[in-house]
Amino acid sequence: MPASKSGQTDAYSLILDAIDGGTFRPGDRLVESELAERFNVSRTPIREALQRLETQSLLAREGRSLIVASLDHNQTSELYVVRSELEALAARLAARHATPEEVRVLREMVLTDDALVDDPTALSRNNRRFHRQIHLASHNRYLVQQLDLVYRSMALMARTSLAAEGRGLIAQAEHAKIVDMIEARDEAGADEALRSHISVAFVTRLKQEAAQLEREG
Amino acid sequence: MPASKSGQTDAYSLILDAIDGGTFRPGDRLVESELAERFNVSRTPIREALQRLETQSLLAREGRSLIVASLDHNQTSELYVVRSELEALAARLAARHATPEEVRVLREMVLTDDALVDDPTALSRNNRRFHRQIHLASHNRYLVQQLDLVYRSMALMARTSLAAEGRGLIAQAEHAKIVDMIEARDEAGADEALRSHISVAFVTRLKQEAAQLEREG
DNA sequence: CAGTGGCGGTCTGCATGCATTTTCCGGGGC
DNA sequence: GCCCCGGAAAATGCATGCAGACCGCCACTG
Repeated sequence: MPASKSGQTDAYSLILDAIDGGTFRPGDRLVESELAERFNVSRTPIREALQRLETQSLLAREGRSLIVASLDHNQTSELYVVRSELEALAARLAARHATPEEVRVLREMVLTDDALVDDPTALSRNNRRFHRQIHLASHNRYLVQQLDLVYRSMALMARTSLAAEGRGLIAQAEHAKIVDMIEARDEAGADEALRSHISVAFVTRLKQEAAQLEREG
Repeated sequence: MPASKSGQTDAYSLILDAIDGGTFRPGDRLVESELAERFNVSRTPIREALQRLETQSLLAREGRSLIVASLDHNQTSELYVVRSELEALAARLAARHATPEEVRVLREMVLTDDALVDDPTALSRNNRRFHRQIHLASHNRYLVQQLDLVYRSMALMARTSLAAEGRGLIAQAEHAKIVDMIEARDEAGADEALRSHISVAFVTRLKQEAAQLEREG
């Protein structure tokens, strides 16, 4: 029987979401026939999806089969270096090119988040939206594309509880500062504000990793 | 009959090379059955290859079928902005992390090219190798991957005779300067040298585009 | 004469069968 | 007790059949 219902998204998105949502964890082996059964399609679309994900380095080959890629500590650092640079560029370009309407949307996102400091899940989702809005405000399609890739790879990093205590409030202040700089058309300031924001996020992640290692042994 | 001989590379590389080599030009429509026949495989591997290329934005959808993506002037500019930033980052990291052996390889590449100033094709090939060597010397796998993507997209830019007259010699000097900076561990200097190198290359391309537009009417 | 409806061809997308290869497991030998 | 080898099961990779959608063309009608 064909794929059945209507709201059916394609296999690619399904697998991507499963990785993103933690259903498939780094190191897991993905077997075509299993996925085909799970998502109720034939192996063909699954194969295509897997190859696309492999192209983006979200999956890696181990022997002949595919596993969810994982990032060791070094790769995580490398990823943050690149992310930092690209996000800073996006901020700089946003300060130069954002329309007043885009700035206003950013501003409102920050205000909305003020009401959510106690809801880590919602904050995390909004955080991603906030950053994406900055990317778009750069008006550089290539940059947006590259940053998409970065964010996807970030899903592979060792999973950490997404909001360390207190991070919410601090991040809020950082976000507000970023919007200020963009609104003021201060390119260097926006660049710096974003770099420092990412840096704090990286430090937070490292601390969480360290704590996790301790728990595990 | 199966794919026949031995030296057979996969469909993905075949199509990629064809785009890179100009056999398929931006705007060309790629029909699965045609490609299957041309490369003497079935439609399945072709389909997979096409989807992978689409994921990298080397192909775009037009209605239901796939065409080779093309970059308008704006996109070209956007691409150069990102490229500039990433290459500069690579140079900075190379200045920090390159091993003496890697520096030596870079140095030798520049010297070798001195003998080739009259062979644009060879120069162009070596140019790409030179830059890739810098990327690798950054010792940042993510950066290497992102830059790979950038270089692939560059194949989509309006085709220009790859070496404008005189560009060979100038580029040689620029390359030498870059290596100097990396060898001296001067991160800011390497960053700046690479930015300026890319900038000159971009200017050259713009001039060629302008000349071409004039020729065409 | 113009507009519309139907019809054929073509291409994409998915399913499935088949061959090849790898991997895993067990038994036997050293 | 450990290692090596052989066979079976499973998983990948490719080919091909089939259904559905879209495009263009032509005829038919108002």
